[in-house]
Amino acid sequence: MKAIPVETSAGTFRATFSERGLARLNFPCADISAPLTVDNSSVPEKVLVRWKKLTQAALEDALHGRHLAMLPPLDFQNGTDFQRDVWNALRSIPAGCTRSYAEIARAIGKPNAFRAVGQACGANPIPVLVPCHRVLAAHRKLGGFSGGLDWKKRLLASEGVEAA
DNA sequence: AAGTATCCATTTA
DNA sequence: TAAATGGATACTT
Repeated sequence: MKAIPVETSAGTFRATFSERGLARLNFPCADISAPLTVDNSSVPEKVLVRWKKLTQAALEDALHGRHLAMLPPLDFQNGTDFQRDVWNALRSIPAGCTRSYAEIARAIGKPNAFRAVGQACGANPIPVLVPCHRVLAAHRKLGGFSGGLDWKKRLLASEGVEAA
């Protein structure tokens, strides 16, 4: 299976599609290609192209700080149940808004699971589209980012969010 | 500002 | 199946 390059104004992302949708997305400079074992051989090329197109559009929207109107199907099959909940909660964060790990934890019904939430965010295979960058620590502290704090700051800035 | 406590999920034995 | 480790934390001093 092969990662599909997705051209955006911020660079070329690389998307990995499974038969169910977008399974992995990494940043242009992300050297670590996910050794994700997925099979997209059953997916018609037309569909793959469509998904790529949707991914590209979504990325552009995200890079412009806009709400993601249309997303390609996201394949969270790799993640655990809990991670799925977390990522789903992350998706509900409005653009230009930031949320704390504790808030996310509360949102999934486990107020004290904020650390686990952080872990789940770190394990998020689809940055940007799943707004893990909008999640900050308490008191608007920066925290970290899998793709590098550089990207997190950039993404937040594009949404008009000023982080310390 | 720094240190400590706490808690869940994940990973490893 | 159980125990140990880690973490993009939170809270207290």
